[in-house]
Amino acid sequence: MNPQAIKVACSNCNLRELCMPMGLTEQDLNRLDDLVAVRRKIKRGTTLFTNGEKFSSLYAIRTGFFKTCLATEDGRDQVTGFQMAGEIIGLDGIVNDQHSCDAVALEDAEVCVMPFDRIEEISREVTALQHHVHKIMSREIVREHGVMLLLGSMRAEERLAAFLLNLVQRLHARGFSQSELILRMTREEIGSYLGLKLETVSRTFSKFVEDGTVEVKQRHVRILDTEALQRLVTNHNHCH
Amino acid sequence: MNPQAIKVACSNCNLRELCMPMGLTEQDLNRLDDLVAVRRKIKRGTTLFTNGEKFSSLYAIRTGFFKTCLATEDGRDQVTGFQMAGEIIGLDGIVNDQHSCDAVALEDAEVCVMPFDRIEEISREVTALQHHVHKIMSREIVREHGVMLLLGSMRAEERLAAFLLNLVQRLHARGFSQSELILRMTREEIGSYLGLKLETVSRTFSKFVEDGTVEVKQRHVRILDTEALQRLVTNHNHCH
DNA sequence: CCTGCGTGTTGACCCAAGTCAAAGGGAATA
DNA sequence: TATTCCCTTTGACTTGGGTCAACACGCAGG
Repeated sequence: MNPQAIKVACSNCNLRELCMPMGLTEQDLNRLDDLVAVRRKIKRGTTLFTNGEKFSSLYAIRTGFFKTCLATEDGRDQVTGFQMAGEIIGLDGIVNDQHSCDAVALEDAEVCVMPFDRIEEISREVTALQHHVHKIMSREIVREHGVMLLLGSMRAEERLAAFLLNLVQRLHARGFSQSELILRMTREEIGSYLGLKLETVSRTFSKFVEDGTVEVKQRHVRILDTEALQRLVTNHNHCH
Repeated sequence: MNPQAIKVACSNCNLRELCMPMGLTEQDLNRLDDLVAVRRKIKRGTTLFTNGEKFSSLYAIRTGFFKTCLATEDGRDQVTGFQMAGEIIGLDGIVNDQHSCDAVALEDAEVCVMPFDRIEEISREVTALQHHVHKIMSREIVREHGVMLLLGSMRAEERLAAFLLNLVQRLHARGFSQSELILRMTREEIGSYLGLKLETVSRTFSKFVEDGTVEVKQRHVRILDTEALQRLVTNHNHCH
């Protein structure tokens, strides 16, 4: 397959506003088109990169859905995040020049491969890109702070509520419904991300259904009462 | 107070190898001396920056010890990290141009103030600095992955063991003992970081003492059996 | 010196979530 | 259409850590 054949300019990508800096000159935009070396398709269930693999590029997700996870020596793994179109993946690899987690496609996906040395090169010239890269990394740090708060201080219901709200919010920003979503991951993967066992995730879903907060049919979820979920997340002073 | 009076060159700072890139030319080193605008002293118990405050600089810790924490609306807070000399603090502020957590000095401290626009400016010229900044941010992301693993899948003993090992390892890299350390934080702050209540932290310390793994006298801790702690952390397949 | 307060320890009890086990449901393949 | 495999749900029981409460320690201030 000829890489050029599937190479498409960032400057007219419909995800531009999600993964590129805003307000660029024509000239800078052209410069940025050199960022993406090539696109790559990832089949569901396969990895984009794995722990220990040499780091060379960041990836912008064009379509599809990923999880990143840390495999522990005893076989289990911790899901560290779920990523969707427009998000950047691979930042963990920069420190040690090798990836420190696995990125697994949860559905067939396509990513834009952005060689990191090229990112560094261009961002020396295009200030907006430089700043954008810094923001993306900082955003990831802040996101993880939020996950730490969730894992460190929330109860099961609060965690699942926060998880669902976060997912719909991100999907909504991509033009999808504010209240309906299809989970691309299993209960076990949700549990791993939230620090819960899959049975607890399942039970908590059932509780939400009982309460009339959500409708669940397998992986299809419809949120009936967003405020109820928000109340769970914010009022984690659960009585006293 | 005249800022110049306390301004000292990075190029002959004894923490250089901790917070600066390595292998620079004489010329680049001079350039880097412009990074630090000024130093700032922080009294124990006061904040370097707080949630919501305008972001303008990163801080390199020269002396002292900090915690960063996320305050929740209901009064409690999640400690997201403990930072010591040579570490960089404030990365959370880049995304939204305002800090998203509090940085509190746990003992009298001094930091080098590095205006972020100046960092960006210089790193456009000095490639080594550019790369260094990226590595620092990536390192923070990877560190947080580790915390997520800890919070998501470890039991109390495993968490405390991992915490102690991480602390001595960092202290050792700074020339302190591999086996002795003084905790700068309360049991409650440790608990907040590890997702445990202070009573559980205290009990777990007591258990380690019973087992002969550590000696604890208030905040002074001596590790007697490093391997035992390591076994706890790695073998979290605790029997089956 | 005593007093008070922040910090730390310990005990008794309880509950949210984990564990183990069984069974149901969908979707893909033969 | 039947078979299989995975995912999911639900029930019964257990347990690690949370909660509440009492008390001990050490330091700072009067």
